[in-house]
Amino acid sequence: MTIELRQLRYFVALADTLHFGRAATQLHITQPPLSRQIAALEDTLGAALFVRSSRQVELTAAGRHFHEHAVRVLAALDGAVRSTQATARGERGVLRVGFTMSAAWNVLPALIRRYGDAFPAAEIQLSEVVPRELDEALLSGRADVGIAFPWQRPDGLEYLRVHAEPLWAVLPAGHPLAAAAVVAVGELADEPFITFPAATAPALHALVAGCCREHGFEPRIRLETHLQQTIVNLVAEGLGVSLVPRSMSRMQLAGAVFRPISSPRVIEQGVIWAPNNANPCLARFLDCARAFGEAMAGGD
Amino acid sequence: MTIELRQLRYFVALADTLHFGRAATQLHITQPPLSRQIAALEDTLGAALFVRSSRQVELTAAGRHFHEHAVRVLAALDGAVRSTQATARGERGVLRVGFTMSAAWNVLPALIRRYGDAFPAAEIQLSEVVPRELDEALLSGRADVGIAFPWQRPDGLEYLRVHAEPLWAVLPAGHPLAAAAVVAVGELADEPFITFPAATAPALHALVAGCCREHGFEPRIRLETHLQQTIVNLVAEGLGVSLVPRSMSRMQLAGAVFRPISSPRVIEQGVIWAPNNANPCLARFLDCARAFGEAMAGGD
DNA sequence: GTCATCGATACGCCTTGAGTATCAATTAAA
DNA sequence: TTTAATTGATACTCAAGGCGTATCGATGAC
Repeated sequence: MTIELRQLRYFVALADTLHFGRAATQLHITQPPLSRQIAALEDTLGAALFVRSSRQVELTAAGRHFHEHAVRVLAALDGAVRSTQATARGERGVLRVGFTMSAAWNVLPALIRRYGDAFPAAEIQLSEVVPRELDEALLSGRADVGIAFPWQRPDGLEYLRVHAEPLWAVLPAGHPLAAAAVVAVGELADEPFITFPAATAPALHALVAGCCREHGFEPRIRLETHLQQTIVNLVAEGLGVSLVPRSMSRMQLAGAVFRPISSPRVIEQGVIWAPNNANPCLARFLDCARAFGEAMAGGD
Repeated sequence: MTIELRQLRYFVALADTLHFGRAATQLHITQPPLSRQIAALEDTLGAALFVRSSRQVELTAAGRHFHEHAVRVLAALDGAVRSTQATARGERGVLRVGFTMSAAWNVLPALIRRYGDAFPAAEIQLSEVVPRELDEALLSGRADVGIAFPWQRPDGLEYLRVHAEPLWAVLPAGHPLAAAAVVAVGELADEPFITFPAATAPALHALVAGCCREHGFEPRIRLETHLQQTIVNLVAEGLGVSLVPRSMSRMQLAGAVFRPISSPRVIEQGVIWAPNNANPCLARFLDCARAFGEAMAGGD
């Protein structure tokens, strides 16, 4: 004979009420099956749990001891069921986020905060990767979702735009072109450029380079860094000019001036994932990403 | 639908093997009922626990999570069963021992040590009581067993002799009677006595007084103390004489001399308990007490 | 002494779990 | 490409076991 949960539930009800009739009512059964299950439990344990007289029921020492543990076992199982359901819904678990520093600087903190607030029981594992590694990490399952620019992405990966904004020119404050309301890209042909490295930010690098080529020149690159804040700092020091996402103008750095450009270019950031990834947390994160994207689009 | 332990056991077996056929064999059932029970479990949880293809079975995130907890729940229940059985056998639990200091000085430490060694999982609660309170404590269930002299005990209490030894006289080393191999009790008539208080050691007090009266005198009591070691100390200081259990002679106190007496009196100590006490630890303690009593009788 | 309460027992019904046979899907081998 | 083997799911049947009704026996209360 083996113990069943029914017997534990019946036992706990009886131990709580110490009355077969009332315990049975509480369990939505009649008294005889309760008597039988308790007897079967005692038989399985090989120990008396109750002392019954036809006038009162009380626990034995073994019964008191078993009661403590039975309550804990039932509570543990209940907790396991709840947390498993939460895991299945993606409300808890582990989400591995891969990001490229150049792409994630703007979106990552806000999106992670939103997700973390919505699902505090989910564990987020962030890891910085270079763009070409991101695809492989997502396809192999080493990462669940990436935050990146929409670079040439291989089959088997989905992309969702979360944020988009125009490129603006950033110039030293004393620069002649800073006087104009709009910067004509062609006039930057002779300026030294401070850009993103092609290796770690191919999309942004290609966008800037493409914009220049369209105006008939190849940008003369003096410095490269994948930290956008550093680019602005270097421009403010008078070391060159650059094209950066407009939102960088929030930096309000003395010595750097932001201006829209004559031929608008939009740079976007989004999330990338493998649709066959079964991690339930991914679905919840994508919900957040969609809502975040809509909020950004609406608020822009 | 409610979860049953059968489903947990089946689930753990399947999660361990990741193969319906082998898990079923291991569970001593066939494969179809295993499939059905797992499906029922998933249905109850409202979450998929396995991803099945006809070629391989693997756990989902929720399945891995549930597996951890299911293993713990089953282990907890197993532990609860074992410890409950141990409790029923009296191998663990709480045993409340009441003792009178005058009676327990000799038997208590050895008996408690023997019991504690035999049942290390049992908790022993010692409390000193005066003799008249011991009976009441045992009858009311406030104590499980007492260690005492066999005083007039009320109905409803059982007594088992554990130790018995003769009373010997203890005299100051320079006392004239100390020269004799055996002390005639009648010659102590004029000596000041150091005795046990009648209130806290009625049996011992009555035994000494009765012995004196049989020899035609009432002992002249100079000092009373219920600590037998103190009695010997006071005798060694020359403050009087006393009749004490022979084993006190082990004290080897300079200035005190022990001698057998002309009319031997036996003082015994034993354990007292209420036979309707259902504490399983009591039965094990009484086993120890019996064995201890036989060992003492045999070694004496 | 009678009646009420309460847990145990007897008996019948029916739910449900297990076994057999088989299907459907996938993969390996010919 | 076809065939065979493996594996989990499903259909059907049987039987064990859980539950409900009726009743018993013991214990207290009035």
